[in-house]
Amino acid sequence: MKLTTKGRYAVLALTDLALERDEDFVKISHIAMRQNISSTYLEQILLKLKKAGLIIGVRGPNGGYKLASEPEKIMIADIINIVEGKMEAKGCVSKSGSCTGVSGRCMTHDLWDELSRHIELFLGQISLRDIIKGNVLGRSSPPRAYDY
Amino acid sequence: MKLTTKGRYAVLALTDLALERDEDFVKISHIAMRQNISSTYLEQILLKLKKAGLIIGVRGPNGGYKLASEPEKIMIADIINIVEGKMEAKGCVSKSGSCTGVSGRCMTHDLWDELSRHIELFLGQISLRDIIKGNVLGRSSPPRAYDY
DNA sequence: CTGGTTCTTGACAAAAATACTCGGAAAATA
DNA sequence: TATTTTCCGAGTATTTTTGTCAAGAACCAG
Repeated sequence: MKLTTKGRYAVLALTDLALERDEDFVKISHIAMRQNISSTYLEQILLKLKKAGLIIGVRGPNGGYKLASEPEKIMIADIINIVEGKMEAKGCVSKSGSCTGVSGRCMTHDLWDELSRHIELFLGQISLRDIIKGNVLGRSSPPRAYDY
Repeated sequence: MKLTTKGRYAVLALTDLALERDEDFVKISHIAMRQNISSTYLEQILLKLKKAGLIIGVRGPNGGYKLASEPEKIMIADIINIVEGKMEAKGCVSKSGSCTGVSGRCMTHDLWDELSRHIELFLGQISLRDIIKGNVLGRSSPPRAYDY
């Protein structure tokens, strides 16, 4: 899974929006200032989120952005997936398309595959509401042991 | 967490070593050929793993590398941590050192912190033996629900 | 001891990805 | 119409990744 500043800024910005829900629309510049992010950079990020339908944007004076749905319905995995292209599940696909090893399917294929699933499962369970309520810590659980 | 080809090559190479345990020492060039990796690049990677004590290197004719311990004792998290510098747990630390938001500690801090822990926990549970035995699939489990 | 093999080290470079910036157009408000 | 704000496409700078290269040191076989 890819996780760059883009993804972190996106989550940060939407968290900000979730907190300022009383205001009708929040301006990019305000979020940028509060979270200390370049506002022109944040523009592109919010635009993607808007195109994906996660937030609503309105132009002109008194315009800005607001969440399209309740904070508890917006999951972190969704946000990340939109902003950083789709998770590249495999991790063993080379440019040519298939695994690199001598055998068609490299031995570590399953590992990266499962790791992606694991991360997606984790972030898919956490909502914006969890973040603003602080219900995040202590959610990690060890993986299931292999059944012999 | 960072995951580049370096980390994937490292796991791939060690998996290769785990499979060729009958041979005393395996040459870089052989691993590189079998796994289709640049051998000069693989050199740097194996060097790090050797310095960290995960593998043993011997020079001269009939030289090469071999695992320093049993495949079931070498965990994927260890490999990745060595090859890609230490996992940068926070995700919200800027160059200046602290979180970027107006408050000293950004709201998403806990999230990235927990995500790192989650990944490390997952990869810390899987050994090289699991990979060569194919005991990887289906290990993901959903995170614990928050207790109200 | 000699020659070949292999690791060791560090500097360097091409390529890709990331992290932004910029200029203008469109829409809404007043 | 003038101002404010999002929308949009393109362009650029910086950093990271992904290697390459060359010289050297240790080692082993004969």
